[in-house]
Amino acid sequence: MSRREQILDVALELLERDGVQALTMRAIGEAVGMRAPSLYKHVPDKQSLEAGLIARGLTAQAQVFARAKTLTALARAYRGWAREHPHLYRLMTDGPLPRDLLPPGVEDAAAAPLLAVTGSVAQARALWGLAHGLISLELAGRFPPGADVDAAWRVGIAAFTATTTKGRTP
Amino acid sequence: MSRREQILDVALELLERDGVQALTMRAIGEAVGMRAPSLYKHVPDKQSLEAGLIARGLTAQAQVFARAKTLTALARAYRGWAREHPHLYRLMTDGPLPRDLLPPGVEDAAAAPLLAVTGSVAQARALWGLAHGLISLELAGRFPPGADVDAAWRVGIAAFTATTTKGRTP
DNA sequence: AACCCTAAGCTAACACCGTTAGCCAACCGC
DNA sequence: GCGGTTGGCTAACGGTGTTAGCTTAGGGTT
Repeated sequence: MSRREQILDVALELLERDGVQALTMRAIGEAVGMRAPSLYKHVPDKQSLEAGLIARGLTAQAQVFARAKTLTALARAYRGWAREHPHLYRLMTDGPLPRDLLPPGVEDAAAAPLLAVTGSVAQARALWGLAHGLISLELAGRFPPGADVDAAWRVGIAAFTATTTKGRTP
Repeated sequence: MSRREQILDVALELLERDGVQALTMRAIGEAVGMRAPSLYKHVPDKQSLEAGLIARGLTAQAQVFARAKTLTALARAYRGWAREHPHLYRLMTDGPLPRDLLPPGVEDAAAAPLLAVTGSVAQARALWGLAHGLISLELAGRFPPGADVDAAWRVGIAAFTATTTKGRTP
């Protein structure tokens, strides 16, 4: 295992455990057993390190989402993944995608299941917007305490299933 | 005009013009004509200053959204406001709402039009999720360049109008 | 075997961030 | 006139990402 991958490993662990504000070059260095400046012998800068984490998240998503064959199952999988990896999910979705730092195809791989489960690109994007919006508001603590988030998901998914499967049911 | 409001004024201008990474205590101080530490004579800390900006954003949203009488008009207004104030919108939606630092009622005021235009709280939250998700992905540059974001909005809104206005049309 | 070059660690330091401590001048009420 | 509050200042602290420059170990070539 290359040193870079080892650094990404401990950075991911650090991020998932303690959140994005704990993802510090010095903290990563300590966890990997070196001083912060030495990290720069293996990683050009922090942005590229974060891009590596984002790439891992996208491929992990692609694997999980591919198992969901229906719109409802995919929505459940999407929410579930985000709740299992809240800090990574936020790192992945806050800020623009560093596409030039990502291995090619990884973005499409994560998006493919959405396309498979809806009828068109526009429908896939709208569903993505719904799912991302709901989970993003949930993770950011924007809903009032005690809000019935499940009900919002049910309503949203119902609206989409009514539309996207119309006339396509076998 | 109190000094605090003046500080909020220039902070808001700074944020909307140069983005959140330019919203620095030193930069605010310079723009308002004093050194950064002197700001603390008028504002307890940066978090409260940001809460002031968020409160302004919420009341501005409440005023604009209240004019939208249909679901479609509200969605258009929501997207339009966010695109006119992208940095403020992101400041308002990234991170949890500092409810204890906000004037009471301002959160509800901004949310009320969503409730008025849908049938239930769950529908309002689902629609909010859709709108927030789409604009958030758009502002973060997550859609591929050249993506037809308008089409995604049309599809999403269509899904919701089909559901929420069912049986309620006059 | 002697040499050199590269890889990979280190410390010191820089510029910037939010924030605190402590000082000082101006102004206001008595 | 005088004391206290208000509102500015500088200096500084601990934190961030990052760079410069040094050192040491290891491997390859002659």
